[in-house]
This record gives sequence, C-alpha cells and structure tokens, in this order.
Amino acid sequence: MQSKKDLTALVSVIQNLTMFKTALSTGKAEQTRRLIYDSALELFREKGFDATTMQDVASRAGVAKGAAYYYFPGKEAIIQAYYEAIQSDQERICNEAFAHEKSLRNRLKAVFDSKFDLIGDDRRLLGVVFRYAGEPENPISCLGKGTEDIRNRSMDVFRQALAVEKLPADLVRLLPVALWSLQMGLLVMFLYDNTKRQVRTRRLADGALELSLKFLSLAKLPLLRPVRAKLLGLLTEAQLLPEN
Amino acid sequence: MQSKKDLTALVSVIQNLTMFKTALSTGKAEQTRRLIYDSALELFREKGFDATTMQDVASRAGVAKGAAYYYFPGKEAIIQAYYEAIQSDQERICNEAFAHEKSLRNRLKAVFDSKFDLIGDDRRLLGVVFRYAGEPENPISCLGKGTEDIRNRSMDVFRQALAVEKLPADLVRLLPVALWSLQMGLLVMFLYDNTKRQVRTRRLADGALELSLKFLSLAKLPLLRPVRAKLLGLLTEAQLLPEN
DNA sequence: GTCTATATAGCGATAGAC
DNA sequence: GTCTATCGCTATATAGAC
Repeated sequence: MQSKKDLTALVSVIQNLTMFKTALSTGKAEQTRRLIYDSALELFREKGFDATTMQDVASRAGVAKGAAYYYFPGKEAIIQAYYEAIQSDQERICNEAFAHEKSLRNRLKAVFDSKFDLIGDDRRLLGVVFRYAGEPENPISCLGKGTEDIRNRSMDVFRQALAVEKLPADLVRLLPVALWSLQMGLLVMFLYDNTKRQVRTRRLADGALELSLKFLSLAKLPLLRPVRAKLLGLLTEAQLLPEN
Repeated sequence: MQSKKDLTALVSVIQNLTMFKTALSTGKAEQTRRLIYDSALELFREKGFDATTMQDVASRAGVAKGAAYYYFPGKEAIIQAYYEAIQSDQERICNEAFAHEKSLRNRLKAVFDSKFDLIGDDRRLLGVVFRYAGEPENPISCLGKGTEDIRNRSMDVFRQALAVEKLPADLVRLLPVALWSLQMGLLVMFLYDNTKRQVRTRRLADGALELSLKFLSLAKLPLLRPVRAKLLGLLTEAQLLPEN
C-alpha cells in the first residue's frame, strides 16, 4: 500500500516536471488550447451549445478549424473539459470546508451547494453532459467506462464528507454511490429549474439531505439490519457497488 | 431528348394511376410513412443509430431524402415514434394482464417485465431516447414538456396496476411517479446490462419491487405518517408530483 | 508536436413538380 | 398534401507545412 502511494507520488512529480518543461519550451500549445477552450465557452454562453459550430470557435480564437479539432475531438470534448474543471473546483472548495467543518450534515450540504454554485448560470451548457447517458459504448457517456475516473473522484468527495462519522462497513460501501446518484438526480432537476438561483432545487436538496440523515439513523437500528443486508446484496449483485 | 420527355410523361401517368390505386386501397401517405419507418428501424438494427443517415433510410425505402424529412423531422423523431409504439404495446399487454391478475406484486411485475420484453434486443436504439434528457427546451427530451403525454401514459399504467389496492390518497399521488422513476432508472441499467437477456437487471427489478412492497407496508404504519407527510410536502414543493 | 488547407460526406432547408 | 431535386452549411478526416 505504501509503495503504491510512493509510485503515485513519483508519477505526480514526473508529470509536474513534464508540464514544467512544456510550459517553458512550447507554452504556446497550452496557450492555444486555453484560447480555444475559453472562446468556446464564451460562444456556448452567447449562442448556446448546438448553435455554436467548431468554425465559430476557431474563428473566435483566431485559429484554423483544424487547430480546434487538434485539441478537442469535438464540441462535446470541450464541455467534458469544462465539467472536469468544475469537478476540480468542487474538490478544492470541499477540502477547505472539510478542514473546519465536522458536522456530517454541513459537510454533505457543502458538497451539494458547491456543485450548484459552480454550475450556476451555465445550466444550459451542462445538459450536454447527460447527452450520451443512454449509450454505454460512448466514451463520454456520463455513466460509462470513459468517465469512470471523474465519477470516482465525485464519489470520493462524498466519501471524505462521510469520513467524520463512524459508520458500519456496508454503509461505507453504499452511501457514496447513493449520494452520488442523488447528486446526479438533483443536477438534472437543477437544469430544469427556472426559479431564481434554482432555489427550488436547492430546497429539495436540503430536504433530501434531511431525509437521508433520518433514514441513516433509522438504518443503524439493529431491527433493520436484515433489510439493509438485503438491499446491499441486491445492489452488489447488480454491480452497482464497488467490490471492496 | 423528345423521347426522354415522352418517357417522363408516361412514367408520370403510370405513377398517378398507381397513386390513385394505392390511395384507394391503403392511403399512400400512411404507406410511405410506414415504409420509411420500417426501413429506418431495419437500418438502425443493422448499422446502429448514428451510423445510419437519412439518405440511407430514404434509399432503403426507395424515396427521396426529402420524403423522409417530410414525415420525420430527423432520425430522432423515428426513434421517438418507435418508443411510442413500444408504449402502446405495453399498455395493451398490461391491460390484458390486469384483467385476470389481481395481486399487486404480479401486476407491477407485469409492467416492468413487459417493458423489458418489448425493448429486448433493441437496447442500443433506445439509448437515443435519453439523449436530450438534460436539455429542457428540447422537444424530445424524455423529461421535458414535449413528451408529457407519453410520460403520463406510462404513469397511468402504474396507476392502473395500483388500482387493485386500497391506498391512502397521498400514496396514490406519490407511487405512480416513484414507480415511473424507478422504471426509468431500470431502463438505463437495462441498456448497460450485457448479461444474457439482461437477466441481471431483471433480477434487480424483482428485488426492487420486493423492497418497494416492503416499504409500502411499512409506510402504511401510523408511526411513519409524519415522515410520509414530510416526503410528500418536499416533493410537492419541488413540483415533482401532479397537483390533484 | 502544432497547425493550416483541403476534401468528403451528411444534415436539413427550400423551390417547385405533381 | 405529397414528394423530388438541389443547395448551402457543417463535421470530421487527412495531407502536409512549419
């Protein structure tokens, strides 16, 4: 276990060195990529995702169309990058919050709220993230193999939020997946919510959190142990839970 | 050149005669529409949805591309029509089952099973139904305004399945929506399930049904009345339940 | 490795024939 | 109303310049 951590650290160092080198020698590339990315997001916000063409993006960035395709396989990849950026921001924000927040309720609320805040007015853009949810082979399906990493990162945030509480092993397996699913559902609601600052969905999230905590305290009762075991078994068989 | 014109005229006369004849027998328009629809499904099954072009569809049907667009705004509309056909089939099958099946468990199982059976090997095609789920304004978003009718029909099937049981009013409001959501979730799992006949998802559906019935009997306890009220209030405020 | 210029093919709209 | 023929626009692959 320790050696794996060392390896990870080493890889990280090498990556940093490589990034540093390319930043010195050909910083142009990262700059162009950034230019294309920023131009695309501008246009997506102005005209919407579907109305924006890669030609538009390239023109706005002042490069040839091929350059845009060189950095991003298509428009969807740009949105994908944007979603990953949001995920990184959420991790940073939550880590800060977790440092001084030791109440489970507030920690989970911080996770939900941070995501809502980060998406903010870009709701219309984020809808595209769900576009290939029904197509397993699609590399950018938000439920598929190709997005496993970012999904795990998202679940890890919940795992860390839960770390403040001493929980039975089966719930430690179950809860991150359940909370991630809840978050995905809430995100869809968020996209459909036209109330100011999506306050309707934010209230729903608060209520859902409240209910979840109530169910959690109920689930801890020995009386409900068998029902918990049944649920766990069912979800495990359906391969909806991690193996560990 | 003159002979070509003559030939064209002759062909035209024959076409008119043919149109007249078929118009008498079966209605040319409906026939063409059906031809395009059938050809499209054939091709979707052979090559997949994305690899099939409207030109392919038109060629297979023996019509011009414009004719295909005349009947269907695009490929998505054909899939949409297919999904509605499946919904109609499900209603027919369930109505037959409901006539002689009076156990709630078996009635609900009939609803789930019929959907699975009807989709069957067309899983890959059905993924497209979820494509615009994250885009509220899209007319064929499976969660949007444009598909409200078919969504209500789908919930009505559950409503009829439940009609065999005497239930409190709040649960009558809640359960069809909850079961419909469960079905949608199971459908996504079904798309991702590569086990034979998607037996893994079918088992999950059975288990989820079992648990739902257990929760239902628990929910009826007077003890849980306040939690039920809270849940109902939360979902009503979030506009996730019908007004009635 | 980074990017331009070009080529192919599909989408979807349109004018107009019947 | 039904359908054909055609056109402009776009996505994306590719050759090759730097």
